[in-house]
Amino acid sequence: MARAVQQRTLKTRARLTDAARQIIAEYGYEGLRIEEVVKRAGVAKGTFFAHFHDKDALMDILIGAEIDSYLDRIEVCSPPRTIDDLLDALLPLLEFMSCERYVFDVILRHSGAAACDAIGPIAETFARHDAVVAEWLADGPFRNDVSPDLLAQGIQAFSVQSIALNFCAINNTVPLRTRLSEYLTAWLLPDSQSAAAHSAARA
Amino acid sequence: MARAVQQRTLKTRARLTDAARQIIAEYGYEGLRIEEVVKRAGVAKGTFFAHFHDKDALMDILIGAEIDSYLDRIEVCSPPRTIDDLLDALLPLLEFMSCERYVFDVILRHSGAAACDAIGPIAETFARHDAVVAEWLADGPFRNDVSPDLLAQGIQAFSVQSIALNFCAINNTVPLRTRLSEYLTAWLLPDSQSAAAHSAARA
DNA sequence: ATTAATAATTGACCGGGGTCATTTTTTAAG
DNA sequence: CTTAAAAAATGACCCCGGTCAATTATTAAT
Repeated sequence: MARAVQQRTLKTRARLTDAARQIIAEYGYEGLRIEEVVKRAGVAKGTFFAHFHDKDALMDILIGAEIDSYLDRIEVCSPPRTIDDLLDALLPLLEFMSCERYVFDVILRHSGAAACDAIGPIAETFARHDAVVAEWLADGPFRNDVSPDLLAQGIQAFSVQSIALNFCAINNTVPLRTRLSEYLTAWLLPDSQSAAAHSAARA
Repeated sequence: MARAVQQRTLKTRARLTDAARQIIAEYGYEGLRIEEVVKRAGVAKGTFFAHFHDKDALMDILIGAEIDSYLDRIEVCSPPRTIDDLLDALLPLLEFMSCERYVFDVILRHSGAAACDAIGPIAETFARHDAVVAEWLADGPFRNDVSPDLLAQGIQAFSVQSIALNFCAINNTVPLRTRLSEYLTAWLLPDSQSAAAHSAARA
């Protein structure tokens, strides 16, 4: 029969994640060293790897939790009626995702291209993001010739693309919001766009 | 005055990249170790880092060259008239990009989110991809309410998204081509879409 | 040729992630 | 209690990317 989880286990795990969060607050995600984590937690190095498969797994958990807290705030918004509303809702999350290059890399690695057998925390947040956005888009003022879920997936694709381009020195003259706005208008309002473009061409 | 590049330099560099290509042929990109590269090239470890900034820079060059060879073939295609034509042209490249998780990770790191100060080989290929596809889409049978370049960028975003999702065990029941086809139909043919693609995807 | 300046190479060394045989602690059974 | 099995923790060790002061090779000028 399987034994219950020991109190000790939970305590050690908590000490490790607490230490990690503390280090991140001081040095950023990029600056985290496992040796420093175990030192502050007062355990041996091997103990860390008994609790987390590797460094990435810890990052997955910590960054996933952070993304979740942004999604909590996004979830309670009323469905956006315009692209600008949508951007207002999503941008805080996207800014966190691009707070550090390392963070964005970790997110990319875990978002869909998850090496792990089971789905991890960050991958979960992507699914949740899809669900929240798809809910918004059902019966909204945007195109409805394709499923809301497909639209939500497209929003994710364009969000990631926008962040990636903005990390590049050559492309980051355009603010994230502006770039994403252009993508989302073309994606969510293909009709109104042509009208706008046409009238612009006429003028 | 700046001195000319020594013959020795070119020779050493060639020996290093040759060794690297050989190792990749045997063990894959993931299996490449710098120690093995320098051993086969018959030079010291430090020499490698005098020629390449780091391991990623070598990968950037090798993978970038590979992508370029796919683009060479893509470039000579006649502009696609249908989504299927487009997929036929692009899929070989996308399959290379997803041949190894590690390769896809390297590509993502270098595509736009380039840490490097200057633009690297892989980032160049992304720009080239954009240019080729934008050229195709100008005056094509697809939507023309937005610029061809924006359409090309969207194709890239959806390509990356499709590959990422396909690496995830949970999502890879849908073939890459099928998934991308759905995205591209919605992106490039927002009008015709409504009835056709939706019922097709369900079937 | 000699020499001074520059370029290329070397390999011992370091940092930090990850492993694993061994030891210590906890738990359940007699 | 005692004890045997399971769980948790330990830290010396390995792997491998990356560094750098010292050495060797090349070039240009006299």
